[in-house]
Amino acid sequence: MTKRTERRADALSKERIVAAAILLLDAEGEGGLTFRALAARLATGSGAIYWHIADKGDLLAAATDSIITQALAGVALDLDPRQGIRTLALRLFDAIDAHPWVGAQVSREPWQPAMLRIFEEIGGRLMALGVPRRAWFDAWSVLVNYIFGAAGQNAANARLQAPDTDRSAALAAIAARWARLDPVDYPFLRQLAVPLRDHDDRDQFLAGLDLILAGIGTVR
Amino acid sequence: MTKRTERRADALSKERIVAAAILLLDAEGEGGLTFRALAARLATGSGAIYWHIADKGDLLAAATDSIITQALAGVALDLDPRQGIRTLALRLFDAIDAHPWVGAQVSREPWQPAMLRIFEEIGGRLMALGVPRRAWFDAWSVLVNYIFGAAGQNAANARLQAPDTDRSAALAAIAARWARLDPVDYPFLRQLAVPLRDHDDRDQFLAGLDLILAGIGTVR
DNA sequence: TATTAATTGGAACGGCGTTCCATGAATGTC
DNA sequence: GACATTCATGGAACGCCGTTCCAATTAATA
Repeated sequence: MTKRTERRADALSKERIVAAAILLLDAEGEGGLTFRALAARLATGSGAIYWHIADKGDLLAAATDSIITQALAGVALDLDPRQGIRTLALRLFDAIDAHPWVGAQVSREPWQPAMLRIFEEIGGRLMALGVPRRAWFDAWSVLVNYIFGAAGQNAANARLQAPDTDRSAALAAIAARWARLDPVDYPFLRQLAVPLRDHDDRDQFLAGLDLILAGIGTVR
Repeated sequence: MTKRTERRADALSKERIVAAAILLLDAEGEGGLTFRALAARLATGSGAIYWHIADKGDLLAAATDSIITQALAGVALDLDPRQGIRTLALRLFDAIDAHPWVGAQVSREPWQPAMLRIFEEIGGRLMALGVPRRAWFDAWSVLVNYIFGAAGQNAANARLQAPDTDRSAALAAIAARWARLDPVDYPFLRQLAVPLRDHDDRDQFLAGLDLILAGIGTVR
């Protein structure tokens, strides 16, 4: 079973198909990935693609795995465990922000190898933090849920907007609506209008993570 | 502009269409909602449905809003603000668990009226808890992200499994795999196998929420 | 060289969301 | 009461999707 020589100059392979799929997903969004568009981009037919991948779910899983793996590749994670968790979380957040379609996919494949590595990296740092053993599962689970949940919702928000519209303008519009809410029915949300308008998604994600880490720190 | 009399004994209306859509979604999952199936169930044609709703997105949004609104209807929320947040969060978790397709939808309509009410209810309790004003936005955002993120991922996990398979058996299988991981590469996850197998999703969701509330409590 | 197995690419299938339109029932006008 | 108009219906048709099928082509093997 020796290595096969190429059949075309640019032979098809799962890797090349996945790479083309990622380009398509990034350029056109989730709806842009079709087998016809993919076949056109690869200058082949849809049947040839099916020789290398099982179905569209397989393709999306491979594309997601590729992004997640890249996002974590070659990271020299911080020595301080708390900072290490922040770095890891931020890498995932940025990766999902850059490829919003990943946000919808990650939750569909929680037991992939790349996910296992992330789970372990987080857990290892919890141990290093001195979290008591009985709290390991709770602490791990709240972190994982927050990181992927918040990153996923951030991506969903990004996907809502037309690709060319201005994010800060859209945010300002929502903030303006909140500022005009009935003060009797919505005393709190009115107060939130200004910070909503001015916030940065990354900083906000980290602020939430820090609150969770503070909560984990209270367990003794 | 008087109330129109019915044209059929069981006149179509957005409400009836949405109710039928929810039945279909619950029975068959997200893929089960098609205009043909819906038209058959309502004994009409697809064109008639489009007279009442704009498109499939509109239908899913209305169905989601209906579930969320029901989940919160007539709740006498606790007097204790911390317990109030837990009750609210658990209601949302249970609603999304009972209708997993909602999990994928909520993040697509974060500015709907039902969502605004939830946001305000959470915020009001943060104020009652005595959280300092400068921490309001951070505390609110971490709670909202966690509640919807974790509930959504729980629902995604539920959607992964064939409708008839046993949840605890699937969980035990994953736990068994974790227990067999290389102790050098995965020292933490190996330890998590047992709690993963034995955990209850609702309890775990609440444990995470409590850690976050503890973290919010550290802000003075 | 002859045979076999690995790949390719495009045609075809059934199902989807959506649009179009002919039909009919209720309402408003005289 | 007759007629025009608006509201509502339901089914046919369109274009696109994921997927399957298969004849044709190329590399590997005997």
